[in-house]
Amino acid sequence: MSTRRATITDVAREAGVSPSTASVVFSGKTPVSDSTRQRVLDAAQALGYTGPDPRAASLRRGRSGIVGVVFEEHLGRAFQDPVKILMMDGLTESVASMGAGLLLLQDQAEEGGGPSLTTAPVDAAVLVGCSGILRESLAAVRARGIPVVVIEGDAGEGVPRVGLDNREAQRQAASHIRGLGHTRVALVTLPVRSAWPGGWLESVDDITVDVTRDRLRGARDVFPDAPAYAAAGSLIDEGLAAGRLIFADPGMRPTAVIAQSDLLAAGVIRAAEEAGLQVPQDVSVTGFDGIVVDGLAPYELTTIVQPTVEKGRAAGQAVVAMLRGEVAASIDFTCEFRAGNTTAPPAE
Amino acid sequence: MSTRRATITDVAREAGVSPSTASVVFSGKTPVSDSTRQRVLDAAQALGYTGPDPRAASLRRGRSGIVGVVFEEHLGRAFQDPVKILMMDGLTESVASMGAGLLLLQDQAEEGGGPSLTTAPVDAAVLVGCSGILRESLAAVRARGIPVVVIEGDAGEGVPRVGLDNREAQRQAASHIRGLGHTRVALVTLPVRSAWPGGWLESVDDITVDVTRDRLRGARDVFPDAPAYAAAGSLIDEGLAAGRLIFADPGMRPTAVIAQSDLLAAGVIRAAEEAGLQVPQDVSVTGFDGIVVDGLAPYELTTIVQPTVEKGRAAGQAVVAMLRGEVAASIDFTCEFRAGNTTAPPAE
DNA sequence: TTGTACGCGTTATCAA
DNA sequence: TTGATAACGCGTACAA
Repeated sequence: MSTRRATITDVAREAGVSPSTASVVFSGKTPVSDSTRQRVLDAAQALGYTGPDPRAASLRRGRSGIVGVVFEEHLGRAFQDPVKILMMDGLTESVASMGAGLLLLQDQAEEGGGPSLTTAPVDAAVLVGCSGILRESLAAVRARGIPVVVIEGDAGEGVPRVGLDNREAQRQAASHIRGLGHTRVALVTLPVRSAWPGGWLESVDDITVDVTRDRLRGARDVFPDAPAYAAAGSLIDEGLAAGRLIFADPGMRPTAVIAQSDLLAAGVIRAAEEAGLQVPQDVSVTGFDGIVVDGLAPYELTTIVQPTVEKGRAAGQAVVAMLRGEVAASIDFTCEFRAGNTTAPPAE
Repeated sequence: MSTRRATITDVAREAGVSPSTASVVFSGKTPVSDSTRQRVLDAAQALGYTGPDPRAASLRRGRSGIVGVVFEEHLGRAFQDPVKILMMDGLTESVASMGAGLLLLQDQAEEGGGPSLTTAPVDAAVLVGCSGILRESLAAVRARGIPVVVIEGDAGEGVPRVGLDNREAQRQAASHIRGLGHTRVALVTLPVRSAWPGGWLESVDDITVDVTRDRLRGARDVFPDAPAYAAAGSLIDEGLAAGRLIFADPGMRPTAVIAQSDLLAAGVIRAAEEAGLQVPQDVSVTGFDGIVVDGLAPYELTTIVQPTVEKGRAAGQAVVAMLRGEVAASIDFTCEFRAGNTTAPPAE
């Protein structure tokens, strides 16, 4: 028994053909006579050869069929966010059409951790958000000519972005609230930076997360003085915690709460129920995302519907285009306001 | 301007050293004098060389630093399951310690889709469940000497498994229910096969999903005649739907419901509330998994706590061991019963 | 339809 | 501390 793995050369020799012929049998790029094919296949079988080595093939082709997806946060956290999941869904789909798969990467200091953008054999990369640390590796990757696309973030010059009209959309929801007659409004925002513990927001300048800042601005365009509680994450329980604080003082109660995500809104609704408030009679609540919140029935959130899946799909298509050598432009998606049964005029 | 990308050979020539020396500067495997290192680095800078090509490196090293994770279901579905997410968490962690990352793969027919186990440059593979289609590619991969581990499934001879004592654990929960005095019990199970639309379960023989079958058997060990509704997925809304059916006929109402997942249990609780039933006074509910169900407060589910993260971690460690050439044994984890406030003796 | 020849970019080994 | 050499395993012009 040889200790070495059989290669296509071995198979070719065994079958009595040239390596290139054997190669073609497996790739199917060129017609091969049935008899030759069979000989090659038999030889492969005999030698226990199970097809070309993907590593060698990818070196030769210059393509690995792998697209890296870089998250700023711990992967476990990222996957708790339905919006990111849906986005991944669209991304998976459009990237699969190219025959590629997704490699999970985390934007992190090395610390002996997993593969980085620079060491992984990726054909392209999709950044989900784009905070500080990444910048260096980003330069290296781009220098290598690897296409990069950013979703909801800014990676600087020449990196196509897939974005959202967060500010306008949130302004629209706020206008809806004002149109109903509300004046005492509280805001519940997404985290202002990674590892944010949650708390009342003092200054907009503290915010390093684009999405949070943009949506906050949209709300403040309409309600400049509305107090804002920044949650530690987009979770129902975080919204619940925020809601408890907001509804704690009966004298100060707002008549409407604008949340930056549907999950936060769901938590706020639950807090309102806890406090003996009826939604929407006593307090109106709006969300953001337009996802299906498992278990929220019978409420139908008044919210902003964003095209989550499409965002991922667009990023994938941009990547595919760039791999073809085309130039991909940034693309901005538009949200759509959807009235549900969680908003109403304030009680007199 | 040359249209070609600079290689390490170019850098070496520019720096006046041999390619191997230049290589060592980047890999750090061998000490290099400071002056030489600097010359190489300068040359790299001048040529716009940003480090070794991962594809070539992986061919040479025989390692890509990529571990494939294969799901039986659509990836979007898999990511909706908190148990899988947590498992991925543990897997990511242990695999990162080796400097590897995860490539998302789907157990599917080719259909021009993403990369398969056979075409992706993976060093190892982790199967999450193991149904039919995979088998063929599995053989090819194993023939190539790539380590494979299965979580909650059976991939046949010689493939180490990471499992759970599903049947015993579920039996324990059922015994708890019986110990409280319940006799009219309904079961809500996980899907019995992929693309299962949900419905009452006729025969245990219909079940192709190991987890579902094992847990069902555990419950039936105690309540042999309990009717079982098999949900379409592990979702709160699915539990809600099941609960509505179960509580529909006031005359037939069970006093306890044993659900195969916490999410299903959460839905059942909501259905009970809808039907005007108090939990646990009017109906007891048990779950399975021991995850934190976002928004379920103030309930604390009586449930079976399974070591989700550890399962993933163990799979990763098995993979790491196998890559070192060691033999990894199957490992079975044990669940732990946890009493919450959703079970109580039946009302008289 | 098949074979020849070569390069993809790196790194391990060993000798200097 | 540095350099020469030889793979790693494959795909693809191009010629036959």
